[in-house]
Amino acid sequence: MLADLRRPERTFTIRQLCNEFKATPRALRFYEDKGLLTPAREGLNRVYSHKDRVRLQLILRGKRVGLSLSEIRELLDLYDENDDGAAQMARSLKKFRERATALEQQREDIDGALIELREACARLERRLAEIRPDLLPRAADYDQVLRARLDGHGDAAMGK
Amino acid sequence: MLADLRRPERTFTIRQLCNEFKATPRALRFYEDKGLLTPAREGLNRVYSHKDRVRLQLILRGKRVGLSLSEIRELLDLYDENDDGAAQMARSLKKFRERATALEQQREDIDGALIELREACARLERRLAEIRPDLLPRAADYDQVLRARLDGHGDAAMGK
DNA sequence: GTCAACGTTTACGTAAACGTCAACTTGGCC
DNA sequence: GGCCAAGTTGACGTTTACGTAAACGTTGAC
Repeated sequence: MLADLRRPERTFTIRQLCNEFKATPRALRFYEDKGLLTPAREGLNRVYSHKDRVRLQLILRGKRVGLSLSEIRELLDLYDENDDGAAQMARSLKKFRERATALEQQREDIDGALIELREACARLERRLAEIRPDLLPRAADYDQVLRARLDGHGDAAMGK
Repeated sequence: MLADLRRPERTFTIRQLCNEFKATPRALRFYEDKGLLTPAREGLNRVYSHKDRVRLQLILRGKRVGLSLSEIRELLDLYDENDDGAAQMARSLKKFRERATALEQQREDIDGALIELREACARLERRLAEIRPDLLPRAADYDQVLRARLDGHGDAAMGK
């Protein structure tokens, strides 16, 4: 089976790739419309080659890390231009690093928002405890999650 | 001047607030359209009170953190309500906690993306080092970007 | 022979957060 | 009385990444 997937002459239907990567036909056609994929045709039907499959993998990876489709297409275009591939790799590396710094900034912003939200929650909890303790929603497990994050620098466990 | 800004009876034109917070009139009217701001009127012209200014600050802070306008409006509505009864406070608290868990999920997604990005970067760096070490982007540029962010944008997002 | 299940194209819908006209009114200044 | 600057209200345009029909063609099963 795996050997089958690797066989270069193997081709794929749109549905096969959709199933494999949990995408929709509409999405693949959209990527084609945007110039990110250019599958062959058998009559009207699209026929995806092994290379197309790799490109789709790259597209989805780019999406997972937050690149726009146009950014992804730029990278893929460079990949096509140079047989060398070194220039494209350098460009990709730069893009990836930029994206990483952007994501780190986003995470800092989120952390700031979480701090403020926790302060607000704490204020409300104190006042509620004074005035109407019976209305206080249970907070035990919630606080545990918070504390785990603050201490352990909660790591790994990729988001599926 | 600062004393002037703090004087509760002080009012502001749309242009003044736009200049102060680097926003556009279109944006403020849009926020009003969405129910986030409700300035008074002097004839046709909008007149922003001290409270409106505070609300605008909260709006922009929420935006910097990546909240949508509708989410911001919910928070503002809750801020307004929570002076009242204990029931309102309990509802606010619940909303805040929901918001916090959503933000934590976002952060996990970002962490996952960062892991994948760093793996991709590492692969590219290794291959590039083998093939064309001269094309390897120096970490210096990257660090400069980081430093620029830390200095220039020392933006205690949630100062409160 | 016909139904279901896939495939195709074309094309409009969506949501967010405004930008960008257009067409007007208002106030101040000279 | 003429004009500019700044305000106002619509209303349509933009971008991203598809979803959602509509209307049609092809193939295999029964």
